[in-house]
Amino acid sequence: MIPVNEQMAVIRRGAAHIISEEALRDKLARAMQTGIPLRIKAGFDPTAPDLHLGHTVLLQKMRQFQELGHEILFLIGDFTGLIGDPTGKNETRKPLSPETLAANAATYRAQVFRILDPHKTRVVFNSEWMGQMSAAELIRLAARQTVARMLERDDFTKRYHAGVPIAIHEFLYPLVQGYDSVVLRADVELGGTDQTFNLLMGRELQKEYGQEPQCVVTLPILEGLDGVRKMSKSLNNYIAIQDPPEEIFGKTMSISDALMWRYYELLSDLPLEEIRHLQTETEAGRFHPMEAKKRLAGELTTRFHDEQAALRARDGFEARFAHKELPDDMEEITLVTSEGVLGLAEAMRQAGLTASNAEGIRLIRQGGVVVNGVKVEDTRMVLAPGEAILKVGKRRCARLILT
RNA sequence: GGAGGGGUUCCCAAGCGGUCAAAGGGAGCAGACUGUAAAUUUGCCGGCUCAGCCUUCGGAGGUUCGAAUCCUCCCCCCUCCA
Repeated sequence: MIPVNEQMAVIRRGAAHIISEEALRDKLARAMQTGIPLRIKAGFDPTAPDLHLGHTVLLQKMRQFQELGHEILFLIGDFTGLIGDPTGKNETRKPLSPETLAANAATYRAQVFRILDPHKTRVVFNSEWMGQMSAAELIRLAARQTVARMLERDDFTKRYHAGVPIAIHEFLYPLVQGYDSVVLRADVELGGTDQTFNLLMGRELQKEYGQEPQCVVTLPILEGLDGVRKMSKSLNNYIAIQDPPEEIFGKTMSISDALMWRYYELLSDLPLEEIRHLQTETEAGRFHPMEAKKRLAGELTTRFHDEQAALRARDGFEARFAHKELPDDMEEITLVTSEGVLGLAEAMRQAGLTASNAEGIRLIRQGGVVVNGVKVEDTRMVLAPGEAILKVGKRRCARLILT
């Protein structure tokens, strides 16, 4: 293990808050003396097995703890997931079946180990202990906190004042999550800043159960591609770690220049000073922002694929968007004409390039459809049997075979 | 149990008998421009056999020539009182 100060420096990078630094330092020092690694806990929702960059902010931090020699407890909240979580904005989630949960958990593992070291990670499910808990025990647990205290949680406060419903069992969430820390005897719990309340609850419950409270390390919430809302699958503003190289590269290129620095800060492995330098140079006009963004896109693509793939993605991106070339591996779709013709709008819809004929017509009207290199002017254009290269907007295209 | 306020197109949010497929904002998409799927700007943004027609405004009925707008019942949410 490296010295406490150096460990602290690693932990501090990118962290939003550490509660508290002194306590963490003490724990680290003790771990060094005794040779017993700290138990680092982080919980994950079992409903979204599609991990994206937002998750990786946390996962990278877990990885760092692993590299510092500590033990990672990767908790899958399958018990809480089983109840179903009606969070604020989203409508009530359907409770997941045990089969679905098991499948999700398997997917999780597969994805998570692209970042974490499987040999240094213990995957645990809170159903292991929560499933055994009796109603009486749950009531005793619930008796340890007050409603007023619960309403202090930012999310609850806002919803309460906005008149948005809060279901009673939502109060159980922080309690169960905190209790998990008790069961796991966690030394540190990691989570997004939106989890602060729940993480602190773990401390309180541990004290109640006569344990030394865990330290809390929160990490910033990553904004999605729109730069406004948090990255999430349901908002469709995410880059999944399983996205193909071109997608990771392209989606990264689509973020705004301003957001790029935020991504650098939270996602890049570059030393902070270098990022600062890159930013200063860019803002001074000595370094091209597009180059800076391509660098970031390349780094992220490399992380989840490899350097070759990243280079290919970059070349493809440049060919396609800078030189406006058509990709060479277009999807080939066979459609059937009726009486020797097929309406263009209809063909686009059938090929899955548009959602409806109306959308197709709209796109033609806006000049966004190109057939065999010629911009289409006529909304009622028809295609004859044969081959047609279709370009719809900047990104959608296909090779149609009409029979 | 009582009183009051709400449920509108992906999200937020106007509308309160015809001029409403429904203001505005966000998200999304397209064109121009460009440094890219940046920024900016213009336009689009329910569906269809598209100068017309059809289906939407929590649900089911009803009044009316005509309803998102009025009435009845039902479902759901919020606040206050008990």
